Amino acid sequence: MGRRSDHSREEISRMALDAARRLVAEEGLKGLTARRVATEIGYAPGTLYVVFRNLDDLILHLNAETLDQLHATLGEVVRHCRKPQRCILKLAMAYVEFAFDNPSLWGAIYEHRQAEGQRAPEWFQEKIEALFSLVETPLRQLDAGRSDREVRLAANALWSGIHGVCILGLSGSLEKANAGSTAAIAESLVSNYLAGYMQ
Amino acid sequence: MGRRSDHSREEISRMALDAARRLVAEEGLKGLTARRVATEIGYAPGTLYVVFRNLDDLILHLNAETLDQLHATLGEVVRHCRKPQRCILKLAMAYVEFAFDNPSLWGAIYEHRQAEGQRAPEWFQEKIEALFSLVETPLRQLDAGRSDREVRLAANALWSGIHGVCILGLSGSLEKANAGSTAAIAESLVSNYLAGYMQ
DNA sequence: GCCCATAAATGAACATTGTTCAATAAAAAT
DNA sequence: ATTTTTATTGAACAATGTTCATTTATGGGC
Repeated sequence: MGRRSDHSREEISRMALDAARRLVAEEGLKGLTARRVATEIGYAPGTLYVVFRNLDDLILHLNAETLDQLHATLGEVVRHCRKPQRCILKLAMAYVEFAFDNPSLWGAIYEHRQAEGQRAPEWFQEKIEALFSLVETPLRQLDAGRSDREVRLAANALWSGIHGVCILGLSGSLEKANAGSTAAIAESLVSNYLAGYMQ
Repeated sequence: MGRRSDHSREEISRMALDAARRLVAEEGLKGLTARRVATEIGYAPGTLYVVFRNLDDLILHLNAETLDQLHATLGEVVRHCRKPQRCILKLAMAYVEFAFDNPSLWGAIYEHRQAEGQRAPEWFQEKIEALFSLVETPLRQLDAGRSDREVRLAANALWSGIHGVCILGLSGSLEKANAGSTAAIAESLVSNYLAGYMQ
């Protein structure tokens, strides 16, 4: 059959991404297949390839939305705090919370990035950059005497560190009980690092 | 055809793991397929399933060998240093170096772990525990007054942190140039954390 | 109202994948 | 020699991503 329902490309894209998010959230990246997404939105598999270049492209856009959501969440956190040190700690906590609340969606971001050897497109990298700079701002306030280079280095160290804490915390077990100890580890990392940084 | 060559199960297992390691090292986890491994060792696909439960099981054993190799490498590092602080820093550097020298094999360890929802078997977890305790020893020497709980927390924070630094360093780009800045980030993380920890 | 050109959606087809298991061939035992 | 045992096979199955000739509905011109 040919033309049947009248959804624009944007609408189909949106429906597909919503279905994909549900599938990944419930069953992980492994649960995401072209045929399942197509069935969920009431279209044939081939239709997906009109909107997305391929499955990797669909996942990329799904991850982009997750990054946007994460950025919005973390952005809200830094707006509600004064002291830079407290800000950074809250950022770390919020990041851990987000990862534990959306383990599969959060995991899909880096699971997929390393899956294909190539680098992600520019606009995707920028979304990650935007997250990074959320830490740079309070870091700069913390000690105005530091060079941009030093601030970027510190932001990178902190962000990478928290990222790693989440990864190992989540891979350890999927029980909620682990979230608490993971938060404790994250706090240890941030507060000790900052203590050393300011000393 | 039936019985043909006379390799024991152990020999076939060894050949398969060697072939798998080569494939993963050269093309990443995506390059590893049952048929390719079978072809490489001159057996039919079905034979692999006599030795391993399935492909995941084969990858698990491959990762176990990588962990052993990593443990041997890091173990050598801690034997050649006196001051605990220097020890930990060297451990971190050696970890970064290993990750950058064997990006695909190192990546396969956690890429695979999160791929299947379930937890890895006991004997596998123990290999990871063994790596952890490499950091705990010098940490304990650093400040004998700390409780076991505190030491474990610090070891966890440091290890997770370095792990995260490697992940983001490698995902950033596969150029060797990145190894240098990644090492700098790792050093920043460790030295500042330890400074805060001792203060 | 009819017809045609255009665009949209299809779904059968292809190459690969992991995995299984009856069939088979060689070695070991009798 | 003959039988039994066992290791290995490779055809078969279901499911995957992806493509593209075919089909169908729509919108415009008469």
